[in-house]
Amino acid sequence: MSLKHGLLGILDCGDMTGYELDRVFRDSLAFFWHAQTSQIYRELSVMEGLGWLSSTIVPQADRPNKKVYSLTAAGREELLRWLRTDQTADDFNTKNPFLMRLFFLGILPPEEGIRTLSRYRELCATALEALSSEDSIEEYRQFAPTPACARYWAITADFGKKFYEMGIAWAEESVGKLEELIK
Amino acid sequence: MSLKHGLLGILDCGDMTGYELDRVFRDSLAFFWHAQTSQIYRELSVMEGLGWLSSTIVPQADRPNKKVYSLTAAGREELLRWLRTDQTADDFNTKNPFLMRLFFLGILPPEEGIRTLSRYRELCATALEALSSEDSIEEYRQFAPTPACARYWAITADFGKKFYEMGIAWAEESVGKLEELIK
DNA sequence: TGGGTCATGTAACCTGTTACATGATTAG
DNA sequence: CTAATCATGTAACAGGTTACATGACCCA
Repeated sequence: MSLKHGLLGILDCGDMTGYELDRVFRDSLAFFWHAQTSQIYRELSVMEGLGWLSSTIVPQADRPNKKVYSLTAAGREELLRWLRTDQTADDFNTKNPFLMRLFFLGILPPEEGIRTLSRYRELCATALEALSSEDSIEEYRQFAPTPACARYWAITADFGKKFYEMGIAWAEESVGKLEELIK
Repeated sequence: MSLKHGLLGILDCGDMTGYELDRVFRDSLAFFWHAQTSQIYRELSVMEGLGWLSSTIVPQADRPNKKVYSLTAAGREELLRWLRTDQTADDFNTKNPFLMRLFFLGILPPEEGIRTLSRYRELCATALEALSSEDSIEEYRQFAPTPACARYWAITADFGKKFYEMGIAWAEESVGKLEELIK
């Protein structure tokens, strides 16, 4: 149920089109939630059917018309209900395809493991740079409906940074271990 | 496609029943992959249909009969194919429901944020202990088909430990930041 | 003239979750 | 006596992915 609630949360910062919501996910939430464009549009129409959102079509010259969504009272209530619900069980419901593959990589020759971990290191480094030099969450501070919201955005981004730093250190250390075995 | 391949990977260590595969997921892979019992049974029969697995029913006195699955040649080929495939895109396809909720928690009073982060800290501490004092991956070393496999298991577990340690440090720091705002 | 951005979607499919059903044995 | 473990599943649903479709405008 998380994408729907993520969309509610963003719409609480102001009315938006599906296209703009998609950009928010790509630009600033991607490090903890990858959403497909098609899914965003689908969820939005489901949510409108549930009465959580209302929409207005805004005609534009030069560009395709926009369908702007707004939170309804029921939508805001649902957002608050979700935020207040204990989600302990869901919070640790992880699925990490990278670790799943790595777990079995001993079946292949050690060079494969070194390659996989080195590439992971690179990906972490790139992601860390993107999160730090941003474009991303810090710049969105201006859109925060309250200063408290911006504070949580920073805490979330901080998790991302620490996560990538940890990933880099772990990958380097692990590559080291595997290289020793080849010698 | 990861659960199917995870099951292939485990079955490469030896024949097993759905029930035993379920226990392996619960006991030692849970920190990177939570699988439902019902899904495991369903995927196993799909995989048998694909020709990746074969099964034998082993009658037991005193206990319900067992259905023991084995990798077929086609199944092992699929496992190798999957391991050799570049999965860069999938590796960073994250979905973190905890961060999704936290991101919007500024809407609620700060006490809620402190409670949420403190509980997260506790969950990390519990998970870290479980991973360290284990029961889990280290003890499974004996089941590794090759020593290389056990090495990757340890590298994966090390990721888990570092992840939880990072989570604890981050949660403590963040609670500190939020507490300052209340005073 | 070719690729990028703006803008919105549908259809089919795959993956994951929840709730339920059954029934024997064993340990506290 | 009651809860846990052993053991296997089905049905319905929710959530996520992939592939495709359309079409105008703008910049190099």
